[in-house]
Amino acid sequence: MSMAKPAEGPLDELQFRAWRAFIYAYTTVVPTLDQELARAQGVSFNQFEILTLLRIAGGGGLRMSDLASRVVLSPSGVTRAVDQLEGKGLVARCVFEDDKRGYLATLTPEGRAFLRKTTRVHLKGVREHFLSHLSRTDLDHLATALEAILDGEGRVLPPLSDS
Amino acid sequence: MSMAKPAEGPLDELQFRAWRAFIYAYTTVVPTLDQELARAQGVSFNQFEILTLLRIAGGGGLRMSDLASRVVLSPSGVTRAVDQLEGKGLVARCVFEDDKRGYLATLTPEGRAFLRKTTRVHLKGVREHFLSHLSRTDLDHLATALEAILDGEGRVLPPLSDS
DNA sequence: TGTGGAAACTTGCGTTCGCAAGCAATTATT
DNA sequence: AATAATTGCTTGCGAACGCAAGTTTCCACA
Repeated sequence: MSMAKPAEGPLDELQFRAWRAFIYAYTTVVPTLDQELARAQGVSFNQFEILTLLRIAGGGGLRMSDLASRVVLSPSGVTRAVDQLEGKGLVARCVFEDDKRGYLATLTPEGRAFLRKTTRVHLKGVREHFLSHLSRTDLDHLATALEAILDGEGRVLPPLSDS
Repeated sequence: MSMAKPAEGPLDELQFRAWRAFIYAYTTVVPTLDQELARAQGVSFNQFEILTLLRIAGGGGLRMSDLASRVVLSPSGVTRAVDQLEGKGLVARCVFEDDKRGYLATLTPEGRAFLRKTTRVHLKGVREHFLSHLSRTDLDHLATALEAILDGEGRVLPPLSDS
């Protein structure tokens, strides 16, 4: 019986193109959107993501640990981000009565209004810097391939919704 | 005559899937590789990228500004990264005689040896966390779509070579 | 019921990075 | 040729983040 060979040498051209495009596409697009968001609205990409997750979650809000598992951020990162959002009055943090170790973050009415306004400029950025370059077929291919990676790495994604 | 509509509302499901998978795939895969590299070899992803670019450039080395345009790093980021690599003895920095404002970074023999060794573990990581989840078709689709983004955003990439 | 261990979150610390300002060398202008 | 504007790089500063340690609360088990 023959073992599957571990593949030792350098990448072939197709592998290299895909890998490199993956790195460069992200680092080209995302920092741009991050800056747009920061300059125009005063929140970071991650803070915006947190607000969005809280809106999706509805009135009940979300625990810090839930946020940490959904956003790409360590627990301490979530703490700081929520601190700031709380400071801006966009989020409220209250003890989770069912487990007093935990905190429940919820959107304030101001946060809800802010998110409504900010989502418009963010989506504009996503369309301009990402979607506009891709055909429907590209989108389908992209989603398929990238989801295969996420699947393979065991990453669980938050439930579907508009971002 | 009708204008192309600017697309105002939320993303449709396909757009959302592709966008979200794009964000999460990167933030799942790349920090993992970065840590592997840092823990096992004591260099960051960006530092490794710089070493690789210098190897490709050959004996002549590369100017700081060339590095900055090829790596995803600000000029000051390049300065710090090269400082560290110089401190480890992997890179040498000398004034660029044709324009004494500039500096030329070159791989030292130690850097070349280090890179040879480190590339092996890095490629192993790329295969394990990225390539192994993708078929040849996926790779092709991925490269096509992501390169369309880079193209659309006007990003110029360094010449092709193995990672 | 009491105690050891785990979990949720926060805080201290070190690292990385970008922006803005500064310095030195080059190029343009007159 | 002298000076202004620009370019290449570095440094100061502040923001963001992860890890490890600490605190509070919960839970399993005796």
